[in-house]
Amino acid sequence: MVARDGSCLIRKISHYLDLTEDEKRLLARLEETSRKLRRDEILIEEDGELREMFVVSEGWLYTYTHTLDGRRQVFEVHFPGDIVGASQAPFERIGYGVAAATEAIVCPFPKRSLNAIFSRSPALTALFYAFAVLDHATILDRLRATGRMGAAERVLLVLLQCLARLRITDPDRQDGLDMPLRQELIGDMVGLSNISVSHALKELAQAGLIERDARHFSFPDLQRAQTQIDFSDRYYAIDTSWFPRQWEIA
Amino acid sequence: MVARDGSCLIRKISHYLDLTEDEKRLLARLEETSRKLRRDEILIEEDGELREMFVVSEGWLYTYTHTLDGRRQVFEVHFPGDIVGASQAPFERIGYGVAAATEAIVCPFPKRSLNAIFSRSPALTALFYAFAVLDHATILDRLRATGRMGAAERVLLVLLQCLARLRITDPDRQDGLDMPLRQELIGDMVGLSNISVSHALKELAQAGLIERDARHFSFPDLQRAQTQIDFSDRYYAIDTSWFPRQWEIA
DNA sequence: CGAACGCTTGAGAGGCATCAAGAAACGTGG
DNA sequence: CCACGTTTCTTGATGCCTCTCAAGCGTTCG
Repeated sequence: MVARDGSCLIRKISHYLDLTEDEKRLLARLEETSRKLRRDEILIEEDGELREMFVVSEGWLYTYTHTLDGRRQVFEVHFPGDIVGASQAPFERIGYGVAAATEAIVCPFPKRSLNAIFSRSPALTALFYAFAVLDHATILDRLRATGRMGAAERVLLVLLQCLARLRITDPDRQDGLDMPLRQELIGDMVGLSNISVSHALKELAQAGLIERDARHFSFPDLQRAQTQIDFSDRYYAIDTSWFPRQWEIA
Repeated sequence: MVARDGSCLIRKISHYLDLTEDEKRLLARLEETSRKLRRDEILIEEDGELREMFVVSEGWLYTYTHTLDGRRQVFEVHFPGDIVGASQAPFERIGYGVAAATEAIVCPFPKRSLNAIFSRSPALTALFYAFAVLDHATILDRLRATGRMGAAERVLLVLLQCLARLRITDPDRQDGLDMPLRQELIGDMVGLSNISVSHALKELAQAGLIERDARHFSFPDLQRAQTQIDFSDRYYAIDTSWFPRQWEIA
């Protein structure tokens, strides 16, 4: 059981919304049990059924699929506070695999717990919807980069997206991050080989857009890096003013 | 005013859900006014605000964005019965442009009309959520193709996605479609130039995967075409069994 | 019928993939 | 704390795929 104060889920949500006690209870119920994952351990098989969903408590996970000829595409990276499977709730079969990018701890919960939230908290329903839209926008940005940008720009996008997402649950964070993702995985996010990623990182460093020290990446001029690829931080501000606080009865 | 019986929106939704009279009324309200669009006319500017949303009544639209160096990425194609802007509801700024791919008729409605639906019909809320997830899956499929597949396979995906979507509102449709999209636009959906699209279509025809007659495309062996790129029709069946029919009050 | 538009075809260039080998980092066990 | 094996990253050589540029062809519509 994860201590309620330490919950990344509640921390992430509180960044956008003042929670009622009832809502906190509903959310805490999602993190009652936990499971440890080794690095590279598969949490959901690619062709598996989706019986339960997971709150990410520690570590990074990723959603992926393979093509027929064995190449891999990585769709999303899941950070602490994310709910894995939320965007597949309407379907029995997910069609994508989920695995641990680092050692990780996840909290499994049954689908119906999410239903309980959907039917009791309009504000959380709206927020989860907003999260889904944000994740969607992240994918669109990556599609644009994959389809229409060069290798260096694509890699830079991945780095900036990770940083932007980490800042939600860790607002004091400076302009740097420890990147636990292998270069091969970064490449699989934007349609590149591991070799091109290595090359792109070298290029970005030479251009002064990033600085590297082992696993640690920092941005000497974050503004310039963002401008370079027309990046916008979609996570930071959500317009919550339209959120309903309670249902109307027809 | 579009006749209620002729509404593509209601036809699309009825494919998944039995609507109550109240729900039909709520939906009909979205199509009270209409506006005609010329081909290539811009409906929403790329940097514009999102004040209203639109039901597509006739014709095809598309959502797009540009990169700094002037290249274009097309994200979604909107068919009759779709709601343009639904997936951007939570945000003031959309960041993407919307334009008409063919002559088209759209029905504008204010954001708050959608809110009225969200707060009064749990089933429609769930369905719109499911639609958003489907659109998301469509994008993921295209990201996978763009990142990890060759030109011919990417173009084939676009064709199959269009066919699958058209079948929702037109179940009698055979294995063919009239494709009004320019090759340049098809290319912009999967990161190709118009020239590569032309080349890919020739290749697909030679491989016997498609047949062409001017604008009309057909699939002599749809099954084989789908297997070729590991395509799955995500639109056809949605699991609606979990949809709530009314809200619980906390 | 003519002009505009979109599609096709060809030639050459560039970017990224693949293959291969070496270097660095990491982890494990002594 | 060091030695060794494994994993990950880097660097180089070669080839293929898709891009760009350019010209010709076909269709459509005024």
